[in-house]
Amino acid sequence: MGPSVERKWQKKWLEAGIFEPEPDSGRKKFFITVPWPYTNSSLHVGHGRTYTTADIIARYKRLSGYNVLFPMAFHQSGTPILAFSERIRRGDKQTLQLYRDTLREYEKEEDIEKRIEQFKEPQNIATYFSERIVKDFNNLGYSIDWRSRFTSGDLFYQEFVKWQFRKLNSLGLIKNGEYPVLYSINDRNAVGEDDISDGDIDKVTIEEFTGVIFKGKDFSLIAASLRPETVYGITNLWISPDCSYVRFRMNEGTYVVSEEALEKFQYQHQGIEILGPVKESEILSSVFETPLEHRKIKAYTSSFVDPDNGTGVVYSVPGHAVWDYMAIKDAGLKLEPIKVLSLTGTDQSTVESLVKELDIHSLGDTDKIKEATQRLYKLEFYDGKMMENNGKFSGLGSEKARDGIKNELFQKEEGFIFYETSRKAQTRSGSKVIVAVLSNQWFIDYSVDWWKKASHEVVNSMFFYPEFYRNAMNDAVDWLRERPCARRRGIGTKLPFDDEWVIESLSDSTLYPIIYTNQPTISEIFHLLGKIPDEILEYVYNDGQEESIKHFDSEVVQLAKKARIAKDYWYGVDIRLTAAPHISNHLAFYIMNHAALLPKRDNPKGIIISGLLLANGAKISKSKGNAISLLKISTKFTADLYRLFVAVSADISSVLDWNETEIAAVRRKYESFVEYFNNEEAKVQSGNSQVEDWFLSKFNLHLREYFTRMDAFDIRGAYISVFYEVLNDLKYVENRGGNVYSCLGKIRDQWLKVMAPVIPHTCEEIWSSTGHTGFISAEEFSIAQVGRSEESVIITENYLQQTVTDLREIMKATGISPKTIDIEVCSNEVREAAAEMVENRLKDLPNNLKPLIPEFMKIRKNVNLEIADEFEILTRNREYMESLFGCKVNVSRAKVYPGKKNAWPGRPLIKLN
RNA sequence: GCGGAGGUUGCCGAGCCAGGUCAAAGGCGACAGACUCAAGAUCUGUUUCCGUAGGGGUUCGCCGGUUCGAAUCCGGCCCUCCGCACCA
Repeated sequence: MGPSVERKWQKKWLEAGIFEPEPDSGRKKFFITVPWPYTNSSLHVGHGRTYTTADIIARYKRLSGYNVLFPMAFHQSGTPILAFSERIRRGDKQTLQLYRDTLREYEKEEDIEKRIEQFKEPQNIATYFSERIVKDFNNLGYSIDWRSRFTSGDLFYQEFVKWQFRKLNSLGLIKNGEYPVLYSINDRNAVGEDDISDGDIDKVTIEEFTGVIFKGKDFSLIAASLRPETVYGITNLWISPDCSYVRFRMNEGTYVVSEEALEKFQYQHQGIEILGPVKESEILSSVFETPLEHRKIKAYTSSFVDPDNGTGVVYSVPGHAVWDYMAIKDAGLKLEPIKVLSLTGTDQSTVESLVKELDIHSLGDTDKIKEATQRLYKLEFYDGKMMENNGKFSGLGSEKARDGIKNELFQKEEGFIFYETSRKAQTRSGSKVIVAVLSNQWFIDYSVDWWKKASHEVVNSMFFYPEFYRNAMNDAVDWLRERPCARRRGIGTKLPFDDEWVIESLSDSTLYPIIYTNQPTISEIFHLLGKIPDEILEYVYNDGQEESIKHFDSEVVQLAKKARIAKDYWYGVDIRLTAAPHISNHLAFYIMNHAALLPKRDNPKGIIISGLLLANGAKISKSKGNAISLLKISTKFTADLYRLFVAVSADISSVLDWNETEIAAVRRKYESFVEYFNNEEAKVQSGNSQVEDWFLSKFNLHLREYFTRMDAFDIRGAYISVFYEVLNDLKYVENRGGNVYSCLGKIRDQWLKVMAPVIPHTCEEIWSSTGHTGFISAEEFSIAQVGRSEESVIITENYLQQTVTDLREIMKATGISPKTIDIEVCSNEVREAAAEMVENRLKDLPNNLKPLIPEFMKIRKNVNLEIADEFEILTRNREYMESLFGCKVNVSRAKVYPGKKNAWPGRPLIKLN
């Protein structure tokens, strides 16, 4: 069935409002959410998987009799939309191209430039794409209640977020302090991944170096190191031969670093006074003291020193650093390496052994030296132990020693933190990116003990699918530390206690599902009052006392009561469904904010983590051009086919590959399903009541399996049972000469009902064309209503099939094409004897039947005493077998006395002639 | 390195938690047959090896162990993927 049929039903659903539930204390509720999409663009097949899965669950729960709330809203907080808009204003070619391509799907060619023009205003991007997403979602048949739709930028919502932050603050969970960020010098602004050239492909992170001070007579040198635990092994210093070094004052001291480093220093430290250039010879002729030990060392030049990395000064530990070791060799210096770390593991690699192993000859072998450095760094960090020459740090593991030495250096003012980017980076507009330390940064302090404890309790009380994510969730809660929660720019809510700051986009999106329960009412209050006072928010969302809102207008009080009732009925969220990358951020914040701020009863109840969706085996990304939009999905493939594919092709938890062959296979099955109903009126002359009974019994088994699996969120398993297996059974009925349409007639309504959560449009169409008036999407059906399965009927049919399989196997093994087949079913005597032997009463057997024992031992696993009348079954199906093998089949009862080879219960004796 | 997931028969992918009924579901692909002028679709069968009688051998990353019995439980090893963050 095509898109036009789907549109028809979507329209009818919307008009009838069947997905717009009201609180009803007489009915059990089910509340499912998926994180709101970010509205900088349209969504693609990959995004669709989670929303589709959620919709299937929502529809299933409705079928099972729940009052289901499945809402949706839109996210627009943060910087990306601003950044895109800004790039459009600037005429950035790549961005324009991206948006033109996206718009081409939705707009007429002549309207595209008009739209792009509007996108210079960020809000227009958000509004435009939320509209598209609503349409795309409707086109996929999602049973979303749109009445509670809102965005993270809405003013009424900002009132809620401010309330949330005031509460966090009053609990002492908001902190203020310094924080390093990636920063563009030219733009004088913090930069995000989107702003950095290739930032999405090659991530730039902030690395924390330890700046180590080497005191000299006229000035001190500062070297930056990632491995301060090696200071006891320092033999000398390195500077770059072609670099300008600069002298400056900071905190009473006089220091020298490279010109580039000084620029970075100025963004990380206050009160720097530049004194002027220093000659290389001045540095080389000076003597410096190592920190802690105060040994005298000298500085030398070496080509490997990069003025723009760290401070442009490197301290040299040839005993543990390959660069230093090679540099000393290259320079022909007579400096003996000092070993300060030994290894505890089996791998006993050293600088020397690695140089040999990787065949490193000079400083020119950069790649090899990098590899060796990498290996040694990891090895010594995790396996290293400080040797006896490390003062009070002797004997410590290197991780502990690093922290200890770092602190010691800081205390003695021989060191400080110096931030550096993990790689050299520039913004898309080409200006240099460095690390700057911002003061007055706001944090949410997720490290507080009571908070972590409360959060673990929530996690452990929740439902997880797959279950192993519970651990990941607990880990994520443990990992969380202080998180910057506000930025200088971006769309969103201003911090209530410091309006210079905008609440960052993940931090403003933790409690919002609660808004879904009563959005229209709460925003009405906002419109009446122009704000939402805390008393009302407390009353509605946090079990506040009615007393505290009595002073408001009765209209407001009535609304607040209504909002409260809705929230009490619907909240907490029964299932939140999303992809794995959300665990360590959004989901953790979501759980923790609930744990801290809302009553226990309203805590999240369950999380389902959906796997990735690939397109033809590859990760989907817009830049790769393999992102198929949801619009295209609904027009080119149809919603039902996509939904069926999502349901049936992979378990929720595993990777799903959207590829042509698989789609074609699912499509064929889907078409044969529809085909059956199209031909329902067709007549088949002969009926075969045995297969039909069998079919009905099997169908009921499939239904039971369906409900059991769906209740456990095994959507795939459930639909394999009720879709693939029922289709196969129908085919089987056909081959066995049964009347498919009589079978179909008996199961039709039930079959459609269980299929409707996945292919709702198709089912509605068939449902209405077969004389039903209401919507199938509003029908209920449960396991209690499933009919009986006659076990004996199924056993009979299995017996027949086993006999056929045996016949085939014999033919295959012997290569005989028989003219006639004789089948002998077992005699009553043998049957009784077999029953004895199955019970292990061999001795009680009459003597004349004892010769059966050896044969029984051999074939006992094939003996089946459950089959009623084998002779009757085989006789009844003689024609079937004859048509199957194209020869005459004789069925007879075996003689009384055992022969050389005997017929057994469930295993007739077969002879090919 | 730490944490998590996993390695199943040509491919994808169930089974493993609750050991036997597992040569191991389902799909894809391949092969053969039916239908067809033909192709496609559809249907039937085969798809680890051996086998002139429904049987047997060898398989579920590798090596051991527990058990009457292990794809399933335990220990060790090898390998792959994901996360290790402040980014939506």
